[in-house]
Amino acid sequence: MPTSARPRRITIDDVARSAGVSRQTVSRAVNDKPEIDPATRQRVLRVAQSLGYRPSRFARGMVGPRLTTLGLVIADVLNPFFPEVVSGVLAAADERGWQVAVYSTGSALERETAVAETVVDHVDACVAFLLDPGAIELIHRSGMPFVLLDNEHRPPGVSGGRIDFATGMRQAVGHLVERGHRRIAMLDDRGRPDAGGHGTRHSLFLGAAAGHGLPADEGWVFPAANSLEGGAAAMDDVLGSGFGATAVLGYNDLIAIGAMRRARDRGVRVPEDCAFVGCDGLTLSRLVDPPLTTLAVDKELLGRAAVRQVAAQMTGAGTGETVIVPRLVVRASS
Amino acid sequence: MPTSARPRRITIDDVARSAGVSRQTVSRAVNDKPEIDPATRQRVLRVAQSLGYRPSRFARGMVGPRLTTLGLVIADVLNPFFPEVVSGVLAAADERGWQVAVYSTGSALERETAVAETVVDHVDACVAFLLDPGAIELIHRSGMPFVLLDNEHRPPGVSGGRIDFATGMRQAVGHLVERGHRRIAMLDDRGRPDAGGHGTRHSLFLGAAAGHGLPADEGWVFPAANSLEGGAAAMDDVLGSGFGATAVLGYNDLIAIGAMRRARDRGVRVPEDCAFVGCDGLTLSRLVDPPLTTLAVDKELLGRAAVRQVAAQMTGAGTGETVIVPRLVVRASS
DNA sequence: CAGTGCTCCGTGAACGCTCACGGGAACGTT
DNA sequence: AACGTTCCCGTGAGCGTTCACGGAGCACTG
Repeated sequence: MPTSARPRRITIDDVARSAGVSRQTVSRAVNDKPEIDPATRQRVLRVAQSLGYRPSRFARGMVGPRLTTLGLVIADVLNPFFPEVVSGVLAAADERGWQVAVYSTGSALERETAVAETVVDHVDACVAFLLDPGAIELIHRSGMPFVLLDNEHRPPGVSGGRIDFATGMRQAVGHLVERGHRRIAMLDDRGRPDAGGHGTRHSLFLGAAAGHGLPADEGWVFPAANSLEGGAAAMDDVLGSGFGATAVLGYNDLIAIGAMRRARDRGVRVPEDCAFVGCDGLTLSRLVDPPLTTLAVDKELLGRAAVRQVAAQMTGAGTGETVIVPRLVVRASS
Repeated sequence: MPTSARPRRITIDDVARSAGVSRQTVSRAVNDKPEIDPATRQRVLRVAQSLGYRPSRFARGMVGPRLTTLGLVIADVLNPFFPEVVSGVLAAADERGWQVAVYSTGSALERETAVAETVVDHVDACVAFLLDPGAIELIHRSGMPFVLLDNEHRPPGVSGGRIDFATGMRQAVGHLVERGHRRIAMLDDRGRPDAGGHGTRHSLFLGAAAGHGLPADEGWVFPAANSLEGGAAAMDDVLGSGFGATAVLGYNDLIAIGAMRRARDRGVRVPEDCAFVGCDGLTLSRLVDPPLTTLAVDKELLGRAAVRQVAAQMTGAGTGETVIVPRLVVRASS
């Protein structure tokens, strides 16, 4: 029967006092240590329960072996690309007894700095999909183990994981050319600040097209928001531009699927009138109609590899880079 | 030039000593406090950086305002149902300045206890999809704020969030009956330990069918593993059973979609020969062919509501229950 | 010149817990 | 009877940080 609300935390000493024993005995009871009388243990446990005692994570962490928390920064859980990465990270972290705190920037570039600031003093290591150089620098400077994913402009000294879309684009474009296509539109993600820069899918596409003897230039690239709707809108642009595309290559599956659906809605036959190819190899791409040809990447592996690299940095190893090679999966859309 | 590797952590005192100032001054420099000379701040910061100093989260948490970490336990990130819930939880937690640690049981009942044990002493509050009574009891007994989601067998004293499938099933079955269907097969999730129990979709389906004058019994229910493949396999059972279903209702969209695809592959026309209805209203359900009729539930809201309840418990409020009513979205599959 | 204010910095204490150690009681052993 | 063991339990110290206080130095005022 408490007389009034008190905000003060209930400590191990409160329990000790109330049970008529010492701190240490309470600790023994709570932590299942052997050197304690079973009867005492029960009594102490009962008192602890009735007082609502919960040991402080922080005080525990101060003394015992510290729990490491891995921060995972993604753009958006709702983007089906990320859950698979998360799955890999979760599994690999679990194997090491780590905890994973997930942060989402909501695909908003301007939020990245804020998220980075939070991450910096709430976790021990970080795996992140980040684009803003300021945010990246912030985490890097904090000195914590850090792996940056899917970013071609990685500052020196930070580890990374990337997907070899140079090889991938060659495969994809080669496949399309083989099928007789000569005019290929690429739907680029307009949200990325590095649009068109070196190593991006955008420039890699142009390079691969040129490599196959196609007169590709910037006019072949159409910007799209990174979503189904974005792909659909971009498809309207392609169709309205008079470009005369017989094939469309999406920055990712989401954009490609959005575009493909819009095309069909507008009476375009797939793949007879226009073929579609995506990137990422989402489960989703297999389920749509027609099933989408795509550059499949092992996203779970990407996550696992990132954790592995973080672990390496913790043991003093230097920085490194993991490269994942996509695999072209040909389906009915092309 | 360090002489040898030493595992000891670099503390604020190391920095203080090395910079020739006191702890407090280092603290001021690191935390951007005003009462410090800018020149001193720079010098201290430089020393800290060169020593690789990183403040201890635990020591900080001990004294300052404590960061609260919310544990979120889900069955599987790869199941597209969960990312939307996660999204809601992340957003609501962020508004409160909380951190979210995600745990996945991998849909393995036997792992739930282990996860619960971890959760209990690594987080301050918990939102969970859990089925094993032992795991649930473990978390409940720890005394931390706790919200259990999507479980009809919630122990007294724990808050919960559930979906009103009683209403939902009435809508879904009503819709099917209206379309003239008289033999409806239900594909139940065989993975749940409460299969067929009170309040489950299974029994709710039978009740709704009876309510619409259908002679439904256990023979109308076919068990399925909770996945696309599980739905497909169950569809084989339905087709081979001679049950003569003209409509199939899935435990969720995943199962329904798997079944629908298998049916089409075997020459069944949808919806002419057989109609399909799912539950959950995944984004995916809109994308498949034909688009799936489904009982849409606001999963993001479910997550937000759960966090709200956790917050309420923290301020001393009692336990409660959130109920989310699904909405029937009719599409081309029925 | 004493008094007042401001800027910058250092010292003790406290946060809540576990570890290492030591001690008393009860029992058995020589 | 003296000693060694085992079983419980308590005491001091320390983990790394921030907060509340106090004090030194300097400039500016009356």
